[in-house]
Amino acid sequence: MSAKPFSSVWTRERKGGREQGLTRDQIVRTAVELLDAEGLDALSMRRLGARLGAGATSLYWHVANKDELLELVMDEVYGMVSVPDDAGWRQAATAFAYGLRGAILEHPWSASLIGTLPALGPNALASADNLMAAFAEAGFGDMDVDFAVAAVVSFTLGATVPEVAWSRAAVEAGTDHLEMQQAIAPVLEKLASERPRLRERYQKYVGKSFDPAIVRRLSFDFGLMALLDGLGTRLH
Amino acid sequence: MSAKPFSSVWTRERKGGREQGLTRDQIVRTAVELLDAEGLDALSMRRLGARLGAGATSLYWHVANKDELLELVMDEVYGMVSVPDDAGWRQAATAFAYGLRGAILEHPWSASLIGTLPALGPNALASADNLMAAFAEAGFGDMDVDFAVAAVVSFTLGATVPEVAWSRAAVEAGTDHLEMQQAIAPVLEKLASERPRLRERYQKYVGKSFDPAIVRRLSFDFGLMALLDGLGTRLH
DNA sequence: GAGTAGTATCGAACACTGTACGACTCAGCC
DNA sequence: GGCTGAGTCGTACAGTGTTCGATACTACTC
Repeated sequence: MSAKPFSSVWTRERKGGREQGLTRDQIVRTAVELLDAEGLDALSMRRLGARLGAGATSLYWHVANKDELLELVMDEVYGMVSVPDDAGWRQAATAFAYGLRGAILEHPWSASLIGTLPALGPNALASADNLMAAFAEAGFGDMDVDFAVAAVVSFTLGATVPEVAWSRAAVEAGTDHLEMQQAIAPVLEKLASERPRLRERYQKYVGKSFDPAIVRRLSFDFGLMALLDGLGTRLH
Repeated sequence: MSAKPFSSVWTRERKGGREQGLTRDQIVRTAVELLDAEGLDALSMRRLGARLGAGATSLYWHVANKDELLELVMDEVYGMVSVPDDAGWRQAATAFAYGLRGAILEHPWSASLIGTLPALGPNALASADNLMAAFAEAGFGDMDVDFAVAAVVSFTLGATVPEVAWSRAAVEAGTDHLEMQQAIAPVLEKLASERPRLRERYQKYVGKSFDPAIVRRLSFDFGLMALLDGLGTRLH
């Protein structure tokens, strides 16, 4: 039984010191750079240290372990989404959803971390708070504010995270989406005898050269609008 | 530039052979057992081999690499959700959503994999196909079927994946949710001066000893019903 | 100025990881 | 008997996160 209470960067008291040389902020910034440039697998303490001109183990003075570092970089992503004030709940939610989606797509490594680390950094909390303010203002009930915001966040994450998995696979393979379609075709063919509908739907796309990025965006918009409509009916 | 085309267990031709001794199915089954028992970090090729009474490198005959193994176990999770036939689109979607949520919650390690691997295993495709059938039958338009199904999947994943991150943190810490609330309190207090609403909302929960699992389920149901309502208005 | 406490950095070492490679056994077939 | 391919495995390599103790440098007290 591992009985260490519950620990996160955010629940620890931060070490206050001279703040010269290496800085936690600087470490986090450089980590984000490294992640953006080379992806999640490329982030090791040794490589990050090297990029900072420091030894790997020096980082452990500023950060308890790698998980804490990841919590920090993750909150950096949440910090990139902004919610407009005084704009109405629908517009606030739309801006938030597109903002979060954009932030994750721009930093694809973040998709792999969402299922791993709970999000309770200041930026994540601030965004949620802003969105809740808009919903409360609009007249949503006490519990409904929490639930509605959770629904918007859920849909956005759930739409974006697997999207990243796909586009990363494509990028790593270095193939464009047409080659990818061809690579996937045999997989579908194998199932086609039992599931004719699957092949049928697939061939709807295969001829035309739709840009899958655009299709995904359409799909995102469709789902988001539907969700917001459904939330709207709960306003009264 | 890494120019290897695009590869996945599902796009490779499977090695056909004698199928004695170790089996791919057996490997996958045992991997799921190990994951369920000890979590994602505990799954190493060496440990999995040991549990099978085999050498670690023997596994590489049946599986190209660890990622492929993870694709296989992931599809096993998708295989646990069933969609009823002839039940109406709403009921089908609800059953699917609760089924997928249940499967992920029962196998929490799967949450960490969703953002990493694209889901194109037979089980994942079959579930999606079933759901699309129900939506098509109900009269959703051509593109709308795809979009609506994607929305339901998105919401379900997005609601469940972060949920797992929370409950895992609680389990690993070995603390119940009351202790967890106390651990988080100082984090909120630090932001409270700038964000009074945050503290206020938090204190709504802190007194009563709500079971967070029940609250999350309520939240899930609220969001799902709202989304389905919104989709319903697009039927005509 | 000397001494000391705390901040910060680092090298070496430990126990692991995924996996490439080559050697090996063994069943089935000519 | 000889051959082929399936299947298994030990060894080795390059890398990982993290612990520990030694070391430096700064700021402050006596």
